[in-house]
Amino acid sequence: MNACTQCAVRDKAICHSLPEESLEELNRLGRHQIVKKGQALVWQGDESLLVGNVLEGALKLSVSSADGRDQTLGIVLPSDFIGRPFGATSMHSVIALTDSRVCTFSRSAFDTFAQDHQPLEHGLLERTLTDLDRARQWMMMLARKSAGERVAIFLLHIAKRHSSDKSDGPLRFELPLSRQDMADLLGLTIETVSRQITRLRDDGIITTPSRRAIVILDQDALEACTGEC
Amino acid sequence: MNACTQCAVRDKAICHSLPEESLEELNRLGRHQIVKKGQALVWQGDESLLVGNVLEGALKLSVSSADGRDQTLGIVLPSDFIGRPFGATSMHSVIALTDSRVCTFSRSAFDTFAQDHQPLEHGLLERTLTDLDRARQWMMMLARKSAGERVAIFLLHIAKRHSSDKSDGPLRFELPLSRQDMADLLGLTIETVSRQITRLRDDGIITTPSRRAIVILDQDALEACTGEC
DNA sequence: CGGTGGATTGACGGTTGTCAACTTGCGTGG
DNA sequence: CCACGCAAGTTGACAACCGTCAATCCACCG
Repeated sequence: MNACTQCAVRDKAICHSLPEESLEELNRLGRHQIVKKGQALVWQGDESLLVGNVLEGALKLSVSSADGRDQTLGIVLPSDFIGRPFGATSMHSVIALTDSRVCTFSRSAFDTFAQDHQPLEHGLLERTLTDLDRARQWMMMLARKSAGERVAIFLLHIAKRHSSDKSDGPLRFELPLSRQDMADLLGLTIETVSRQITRLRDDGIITTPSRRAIVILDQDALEACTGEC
Repeated sequence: MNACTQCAVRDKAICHSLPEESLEELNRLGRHQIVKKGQALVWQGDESLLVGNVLEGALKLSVSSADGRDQTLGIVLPSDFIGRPFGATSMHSVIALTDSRVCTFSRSAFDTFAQDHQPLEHGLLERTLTDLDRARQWMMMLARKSAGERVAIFLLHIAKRHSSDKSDGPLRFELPLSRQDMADLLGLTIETVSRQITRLRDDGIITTPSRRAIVILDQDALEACTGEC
């Protein structure tokens, strides 16, 4: 197994604060795992059996309600933590948006280890606090933003992370999500998402060279579409 | 100052896991504080300066956006924890819905104390994890539920906590929130909230003996209005 | 008894969801 | 290499829901 010291997310995952010898111990508990696009790692409603770190790829936290509609509660990316420690059931599924690699632990083994290693627990606490802040910011968006604002916010959000950040040229990037994924995330329908993208294209704010690609021609105009958020 | 051993939320706040002698030490750091209805304890955007526990009353976490609309992100009640430890800025204000009593600590003193007392940090972690689950559940509601469903869910939610829980008789309780507060919480307008309550009354599912009072006549029917959630 | 603020009701319009048709892109197999 | 088929995305028509604005009602208080 790969040593934690070689880990792709060595400096950013919650393990980063552990001293070398504890890291080796944790390493023996972990297991690297591939999750193919569309596969679920955790199921909504199941007892929480595993936790872990994302090494590569992107996954969504999602719930599906009785009426058949899905809602994505958040997206997790490399160095993010997955799962619900300390013996609760998982309120949501974790599903791969793209082929992903994760480093997983059995929940019970992780719980025990965390209790014995305060730096890890502290790292998890800080991360959970920022996750909570982020979730609440997202709530604000779902509650109060129009469809146009949501799409603009989302595009800028992705642009910040995925663009090949050259100095000024127009930002270009590939969406890691399908229209359906975007709709589930933004609390809209695919038709509404599609219409908003068309509108941005017609207004000359973006272009869409291919299905999944976006070019931002006028970032200021796009930011104006977010409704000062 | 009141000793923590006499505290109203002794068994439920995050301090409950501390041994007696640590509790005394924490006690010396804390300060009991009254917050009048409408007063803010923490301001959105400010550096996080204080944290604490709710002893009595009800407060809301709220953000106001540039366009002047407020959104309530959650409600905190006795034994809940308030504030953002570990040196971040507060993303939201904390405002009293009713006259409240809180037990506050300076954030920096609390941070230091928590680092030295693992049981407290662990309690805070568990609470933050459940807060995160709750926030995500609320997101689902804001994203996908209709106005009627939101009001029904809210009423049942409050009923569970505030009713004088006699065996079967119709549930009766006082709302701790104004219509505006409810609208801010549910991501609606006061008019829409009002109309939904009128509809429930016309359908014989509830009665409203006074402005703030609600009687649930037909709990099954009300649950049917939530859209299986 | 009037005033004030919260709550209700009504009329109306805009935004978004729904349903359906259509187009586009892409991979597969002949 | 082309043709086909399928899934993803786009577009249009329409309706429902909810927000907006305005008028009114009601409880509470001086």
